[in-house]
Amino acid sequence: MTDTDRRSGCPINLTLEVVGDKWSLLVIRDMMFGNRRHFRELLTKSEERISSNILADRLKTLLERGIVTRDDDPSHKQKGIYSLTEQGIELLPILAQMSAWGYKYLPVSEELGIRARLLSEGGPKMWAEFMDELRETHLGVKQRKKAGPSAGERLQAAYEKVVARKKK
Amino acid sequence: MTDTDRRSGCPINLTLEVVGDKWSLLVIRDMMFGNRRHFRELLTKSEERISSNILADRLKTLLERGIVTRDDDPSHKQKGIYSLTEQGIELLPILAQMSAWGYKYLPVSEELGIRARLLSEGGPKMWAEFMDELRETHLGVKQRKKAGPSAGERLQAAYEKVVARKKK
DNA sequence: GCAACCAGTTGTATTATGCAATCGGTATAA
DNA sequence: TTATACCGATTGCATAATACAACTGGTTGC
Repeated sequence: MTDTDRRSGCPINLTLEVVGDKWSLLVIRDMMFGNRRHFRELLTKSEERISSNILADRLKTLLERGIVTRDDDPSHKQKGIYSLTEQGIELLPILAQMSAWGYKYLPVSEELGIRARLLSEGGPKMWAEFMDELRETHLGVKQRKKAGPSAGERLQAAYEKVVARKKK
Repeated sequence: MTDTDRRSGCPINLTLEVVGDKWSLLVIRDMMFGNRRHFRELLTKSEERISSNILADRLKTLLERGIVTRDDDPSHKQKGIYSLTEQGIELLPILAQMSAWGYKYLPVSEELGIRARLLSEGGPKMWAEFMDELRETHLGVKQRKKAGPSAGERLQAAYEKVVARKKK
């Protein structure tokens, strides 16, 4: 984002200029909720079938804007590991609110809706817990271990339960 | 949105397909925080100078998707009054979170940042109060009158105070 | 009657996105 | 060693979204 294409100094507008395109927030969603960290994972394991050129471009832009970082994967010379930055992690409340709104008003599929429901019911407290978990996996910040399954684990377990039930 | 261009049943994706373009949320922002209700107001009184054809298209789309409604203005045969629906009003938490994130991480202008700060500090309680106020102005739902200035009035007063100070 | 205002529309240029094929390089297993 | 699958992209081309300026037909107030 240069000064020339900045439309205004409004915080909502500025946020939209960073993540307001059709794909950025979906890539971030997959990194957060699906723990996709490699190019190939983001490319093939998302519901929406993003094109490789779009994904490459979005990752580059998100890198430039400080939403994600990229490190070499020691296990494979070509692989890179993408991580969310603190700023990227703090996009979670936006995604959570979008998720809640979509769940309430749009034809959400059952298996993808369950996460939206849990996240909405959990509220800001659960979001904070999940963000702490993301700080651990993406930033390497050690957290105090809490009792029971983590927020991410609870979301994942609920999702898998619905998938298993629907399969029958 | 037809079935064919629906990318997935994910609530975040579905929400993005409704308001995930470059302009929709800015139009909704102006209706909420700037009380812009007519085409001409939305066209000329926004910071970002939307084009008239884009605005016309966005309003049409938002109408179709049930985010806004349009009524004739009794004071002028050509004027229409656009109002937010309940679904539109409930986009406020998304805007509030975007506002908070932008305020924290992007070069927000002082006069536009003050609203972001108040909205963020006010939290979900203030958002609920503001949404009630929007229900009154946009849906005609009578609310119990509370003591002191309303949430919208407080935001507006803070904004005007900064503008007045910067003018000197 | 006329200027200012009103909600859009039209035409055209530019930019973003979408899709399929492909690239040079890397790991893996026979 | 060679074949195969995988890896992160890149290229070329088609279509869709956005941007900008000019304009339309109608309304309002003086």
